[in-house]
Parts: sequence; C-alpha cells; structure tokens
Amino acid sequence: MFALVDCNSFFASCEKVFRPDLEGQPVAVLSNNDGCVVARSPEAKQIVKMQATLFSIKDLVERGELHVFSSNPVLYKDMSRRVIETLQHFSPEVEQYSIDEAFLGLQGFVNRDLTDYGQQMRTTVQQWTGIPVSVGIAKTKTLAKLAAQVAKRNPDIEGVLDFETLEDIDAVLAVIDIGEVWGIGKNLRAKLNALGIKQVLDLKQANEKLIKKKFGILTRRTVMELRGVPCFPMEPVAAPKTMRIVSRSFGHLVTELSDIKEAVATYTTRCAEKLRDDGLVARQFAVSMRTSYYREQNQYAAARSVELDPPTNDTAVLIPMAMQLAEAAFKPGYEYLKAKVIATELSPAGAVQGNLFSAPVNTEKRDRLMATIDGLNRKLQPDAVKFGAMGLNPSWQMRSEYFSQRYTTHWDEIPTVRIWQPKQSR
DNA sequence: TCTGGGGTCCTAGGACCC
DNA sequence: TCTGGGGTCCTAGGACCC
Repeated sequence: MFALVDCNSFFASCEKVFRPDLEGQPVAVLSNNDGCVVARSPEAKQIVKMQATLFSIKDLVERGELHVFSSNPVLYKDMSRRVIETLQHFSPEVEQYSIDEAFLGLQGFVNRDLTDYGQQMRTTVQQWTGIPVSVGIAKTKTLAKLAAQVAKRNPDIEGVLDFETLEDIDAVLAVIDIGEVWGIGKNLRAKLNALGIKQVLDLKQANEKLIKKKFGILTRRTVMELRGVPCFPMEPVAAPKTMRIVSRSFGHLVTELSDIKEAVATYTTRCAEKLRDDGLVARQFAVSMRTSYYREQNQYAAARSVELDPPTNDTAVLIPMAMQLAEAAFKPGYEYLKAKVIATELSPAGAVQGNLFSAPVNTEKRDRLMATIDGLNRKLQPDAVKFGAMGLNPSWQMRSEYFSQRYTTHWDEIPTVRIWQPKQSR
C-alpha cells in the first residue's frame, strides 16, 4: 500500500503560515518575474484562474481583494523539508516526489486503520509546520494520487481517502476525467478521447496491448496501475541528477551584450553552486538566449555549447567559458527576454577520468577556494563574495515586487511577534 | 499588458557492428 | 523469386511531471 501526501495550495499556504492576518483571505503566489499566478489559496481559487497574468488581476490586488506574493523559493524549499521530516515519523519509506508531494510506503502498517493513520499524518503536519495536506491511500502510486485528488476536492472526506475502503472504486473512477490521471497530459488525453476513452474507468478497462502499441510502455503501466498492479515502485533514494539548468526572464527586455553577459555569469554561478551541492561535475555546458515567443517579429534564439575537459564545477573555470559562449550566441539588434545555462553529462566529483593528452590538473586548491566561497556565502549572505563578471548593479534582474521574507532561513528576516498589551486601567 | 522554471523518461530513426 | 537476423549506441524530439 502507498500513501500520497499532497500539500494544499503549497506556495500560498507557506506564505499564510507567517501571515496569520491573512487567515481566510484570498492569497495567490506569482511565478518568477511576477509573471502569472502559480498557486492559489482556496479563497483565491474562487476569484482568479491559474496562470492569470499579474496585469489581469492588478485591479483585485489594488482594491485589496487579493493578496499576491512574488515567488520565494528559499522559503518554500525549507517548508518542504519540514513537511518531509514530519512525514518520516510515519513511515521508514518516504519518497519526496516533488516540492509539495511525498509517497509513503505503508507495507508495515496494513493492519492499522489506514484512514485513521492518514488523519494522524494530516493533523501532525498541520500542527508542526502549519501546512494543510491531503492524503490518498491505495494499492498503487497512480491510484494513491487519484485518491488524494478526490480527498482534496470533496470537503466531506476531510482530507484523507483510502480507496480500499470504498465499496465500489469503479463507480468513482467512472466519473473522473482521464486528464486527472498521473501520466496523462493534454496530448495523451486528446488522443485517448479520440478512441472513446474519456473517464478513468474507460482507461482502466482499455486493451493494454493496444495502449502499449499506440502510446508506449509508460501509458501501459499507468493502465496496469489503475487496475491495482504496482508498476512504479517506491524510490526512497533520489536518483542522481542528469542535468542542471538555471534560466530566468529579465526584469525588462535587454539589448546590450554586456547585460546579457552579467546575467549569464550570474546564472553560471548559481549553476556551479548547485553542482557543488550535488557533488557533481559537468562535461557539457551550454548557454542560450532568446527573444520573447509572444512577439510576432524580430524573433531570435541561439545556443552554444562546449565540452569541459576535464569535467568541472569550478565557477572560475565556467564563467570565462560562459562569456565566450554568450558572445558567440549574441546577435545585436534584438530585444532579449531570457537567458539560460545548462550543465549536462554530470558525474560524481572525485571520480573524474583523467585525460591522457592534457596535463594533469591539480584541482585541490581550486576546490578549496570554491568551498571557502560557498561557506562564506552561506554564513554571511548569498553573494557576500561574488565574481566581478556578475555585475554590481544589475539592471536586468527579474521583477519581484511582492516578495515576502525568508522567515525560516535568514536571521534578519525572522518573523517578529508583537505582544499586545492592554492599557492599564487606572 | 504580459504570459515561469526545472526537471525526467521514452521512442523513432540512423549509423554501425558481426 | 527474393534478397538475413539480431543487436547496440546515439540523438532529436516529444511527452510528461510539479
């Protein structure tokens, strides 16, 4: 048996934890660059659509009818860690599936009342972290995810649904659209619809050989999982990353190569930090930039890549490479919206294959330098020590007008509690 | 007016092997 | 008259997820 624990309106819930004054009020969280809505509190779901642009909801915000926040990834990651650590009290097998979801293996717990156990998870996470969650329980991961969705949508279920307690699972599956199923996206949904497969029950009863032939092995597995045959096992140990990407839209359109280079140097620094956190080095490194897709004319996009020999995660090695790649990709006369760096062909640092034909590199000193910089930046503040190529006063930086605070990770942003004292009566 | 960021996996097809 | 069989590796592109 599997449980899927899903945080409700996760980013919006994180913001609300530290703003008790917003209890019961509509809250939405914006994408990077304050682009569009990516998370909504239950109250906000009534009045704004997912992906609504900030512009389209500005009136609501100005009238005080909707509270919006810029994306605060440091806060969300830390809150996510707290939720996962709480869940580890409920099973030795916890697989973090995404920033706001985790699967729990329930093998050892089948003699319990699992609905009751799910309720315990829910109240404990709420109490320890302030985050509301929904819990789905079933024989397979796919069914557990579906159960959590049903639990979330039906208030009378109180946040926990164990499919095995239902008298007739099929009756429930018969009224759920296949688009809700984990692994069935927009495209597959349309193709399956064309074959008359519309509700989850249709998919469960579809001919698996035909499904495999037409849609591949993954979709076949999805069908089997709907029948209660587990095809996606628990993966408690995260697989090593195969790529690292840093990409951002600029706060405003950029035309100068010098600005692009500052941005690319900054993204390269972030990317190298991630690699060092992972203990990985990259063999391939690429830089790309583009204009807006939403403009009809004067579009341009270009990418350049380089092989790193030996593979590295050294910021000081990567930045000069990135600068060359940026220069090579840049074409004057365009208004650039976004740049991106990608590190691929990753392998564990320390297990690097030497090159027979190039001089052996002693990276020990460089590794210490990077570790020192990382240590200082962790201890003091991000970019306390940084590379000159990143620029001192970036004009291209993304918009983040409604930023809250990094309440749980930065001493000077820690929440303040004001105690109200009644006036002394004379 | 503005429309995000960061990933993973599978498949088809070509090149090449014996 | 028809023209083998079985396989690996790589890449681009498409699909999915949150």
